[in-house]
Order: sequence, then C-alpha cells, then structure tokens
Amino acid sequence: MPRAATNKSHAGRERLTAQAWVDAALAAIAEGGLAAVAVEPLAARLGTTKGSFYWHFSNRAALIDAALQHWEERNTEQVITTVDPEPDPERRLRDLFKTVPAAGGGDPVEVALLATAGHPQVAPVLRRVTERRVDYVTDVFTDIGFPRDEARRRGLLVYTAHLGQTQLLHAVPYVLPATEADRRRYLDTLVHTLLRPE
Amino acid sequence: MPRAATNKSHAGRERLTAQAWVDAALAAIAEGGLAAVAVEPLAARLGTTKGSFYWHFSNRAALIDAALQHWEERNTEQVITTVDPEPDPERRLRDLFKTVPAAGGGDPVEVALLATAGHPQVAPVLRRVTERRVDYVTDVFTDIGFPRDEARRRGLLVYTAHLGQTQLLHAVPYVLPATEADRRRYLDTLVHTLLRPE
DNA sequence: ACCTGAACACCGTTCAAGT
DNA sequence: ACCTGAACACCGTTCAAGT
Repeated sequence: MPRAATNKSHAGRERLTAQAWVDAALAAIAEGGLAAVAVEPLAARLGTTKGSFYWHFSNRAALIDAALQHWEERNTEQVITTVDPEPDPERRLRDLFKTVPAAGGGDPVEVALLATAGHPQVAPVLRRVTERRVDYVTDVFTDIGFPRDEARRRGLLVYTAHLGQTQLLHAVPYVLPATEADRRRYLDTLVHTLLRPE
Repeated sequence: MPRAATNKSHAGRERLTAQAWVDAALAAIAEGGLAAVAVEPLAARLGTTKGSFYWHFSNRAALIDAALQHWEERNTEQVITTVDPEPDPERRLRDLFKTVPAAGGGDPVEVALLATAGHPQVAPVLRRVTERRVDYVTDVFTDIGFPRDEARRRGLLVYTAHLGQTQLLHAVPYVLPATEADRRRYLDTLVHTLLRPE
C-alpha cells in the first residue's frame, strides 16, 4: 500500500516547487512586508529545511525577485481592466478614485511594497507598474479633451495624489475624511479641481 | 603627562552619551534607512562595544524611538518657517511646492522614514508631522478665501500629492517632468487646478 | 533531482566582571 | 557610572552527505 503523505519523513512528503516558495513569499509580504520574507521561517511554514530552499534559489534576493515578478505579472492590469469598461471618461476618472486602494481595501502586497518603495529590488517593479498606470490616467484626460501634455500633467497629479493617499491611509489614516459624506465631498473636490479647463 | 585620547584603551577614550548614539542612528537612517540602525555596526563606528550600547538604551527599539523623537523636534517646523514669511497666500502655496522636498533635495531622513511609513515606531511620528503640515496648508487655502472645509479638502489634496511626488521621485524619478521648463509648466497646472473656484 | 543536517557568519540581547 | 568580553539566540548561506 502507498505511503501516506506526511510531513514527518522525507520519503512521504511532497517535494516543493519554486512556485511554492514564491507563493509563501508573497503571503509573507502581504502579512509582514518585505522583511517578513525570511528563509528560515518560510521553511518552517512549508515544513521543510533551509537547505531545501537553497536548491531552488541561489539566495533570499532571488526569491524576492521571483515573488515581485509574479506579483507584477498578475497585478499590473488589474485596476485598469476593472475601470476601463466605463465609456464616459469623466466617470472613469471618478471610478479610478473609488476603485483603487484608497477606498479602504487595496492589495496588501502593493501596500507593503509601497512602504518599501526605495528598496533596490522593489523600485524597478514599482517603476514599471507606475508608468503603466500614469499612462492610463493620462489617456483618460486626453479622452476628456485635454491636449496630450496637459493631460500628462494632470495624470501625474492624479497618480501622485493616489500614492500619497495610500500612504496616508496606512500611516495617518485619521487625517483623511472619515464619514461617507465627507469622502464623497472630498472626491467631488478632487474631480472638480482636476477638471478645471486650461 | 596626560594620556592621549585614543580608541585603543578604555581609560583614554571619551565616554559616550546617549545623544552620540542618537546622532549616529540618525546618520545611519539618512544613509541606509531604518534597517541601517544596527547596534553592532553603530558600535564599531563609534569605536565602542555593543555592551556599551545596552547601558544607554534598553534595546534597539529604544534607540530608534529616541532618534525619531529628536528628528521630529528639530524638523517639524522647518518647512513652515521657510515659507511662512511670504504674505501672499497664493505665492505661499507655490513656494510650498517649490521649497518642499519635491524639488530635488529634501531631508534624507524624512525620505527614508517615508519609505518605512508603515513601521510601528515611524507611523505615529509621521502622523504628528503630517497633521501639522496638513493644517498649515489648509490655513493657506483659507487665507486664499476658501471656506474651512473646502480648504481642508484642498489641503489634503496638496499634501497627498506632495507625498506621492516624494515617493515617485525616489522610486520612479523619470516619470516626473525632467526639464526645468516642464517642471514649471507642471507647477502651473498644479496651482491652476488647485485654485479653481468652487 | 531534491532534501537533510551540521557548520559558520552576522547581529540583537544578556550578564558577570572590570574601571 | 560606564564599559568590556564572552555567551546565546536567530537567520542567511554553504556544503557534504543522503535518497
């Protein structure tokens, strides 16, 4: 009869794939930030040894790279595909402000990464994701009718405000509008000022 | 004849004050972020031992607390006192955008702290500094003539954009306007949209 | 091909012993 | 009062030995 799969004996355990380590790393980032990607604790969580890890990855940095790459691939288009179906560009702008993390949830991995934006492995990933998004918001402003360069400026302002808002939300939540009505009024101010004609 | 002060013998070395450790910690934050506040390397830099550190502080967290407190005290009012003399509130707003880190320099400690905004010891410090500044910008908008609640919303938008810009500047510098002329135009767009009447 | 277990380096923390 | 130096724990990394 076949051996039961247990965590006690080597012969009876499933072998790990690199992907298993990547998933564990992303879970760790979501819970405790980049610093929580620690080989020894992850090994314990996966029921294996540190030695095993070093067969799949050359070091901790390589695991982080793999995790960031995986996150970038499955995340970049997420917000955009949620909002893009809306045909009216002014509404699309408004939807962006509502859908995007600011609202209250947001991808915990992204929040954790923004908290470590300066980290040498994180920075280039955020760069690419950011460019994609700023370009998208810029397009919304051109759809609204602004000339390209003015649209770019407003797109930057929007994205910049979004980043800052995410940061405030996590470092200083209570300076932000607290009640639903206040939040709506804030959104109105945002959209109203941002759409001021040239 | 008096012993020369060397780093070789205990009897001949200056004793350290807690403040010396705090200064070293702030220097480390500026250079390598919070993570660079490491007892052993700091001890080496100060020419003393880890054991000495633990006489002055109960642990690494206590040193970080002391360093953050010191930074908060001498920093909070800095930007404000630079800009406040300008009597015309619209100009003051513009000066804020120019003076504040965004321009290019900025306090490296602040930049490092923003990169670790979610850290449990950093968050409350940033909270207080942020509140002070948002309140200040809000006052600028009331001086310009906006009613208090609308001024608060625009103050938030400004501060939020400032935070995001600092972040972009360090994670994704090249999405921001690169030439002097582009930067001026960007500033014009910012001020122009933010001042749109209700 | 994939994993274990022991070993070493680095840094946080403790503490007995020194001045 | 302030400091040293040895000790221990924790985690990153290496590697010889196992299956």
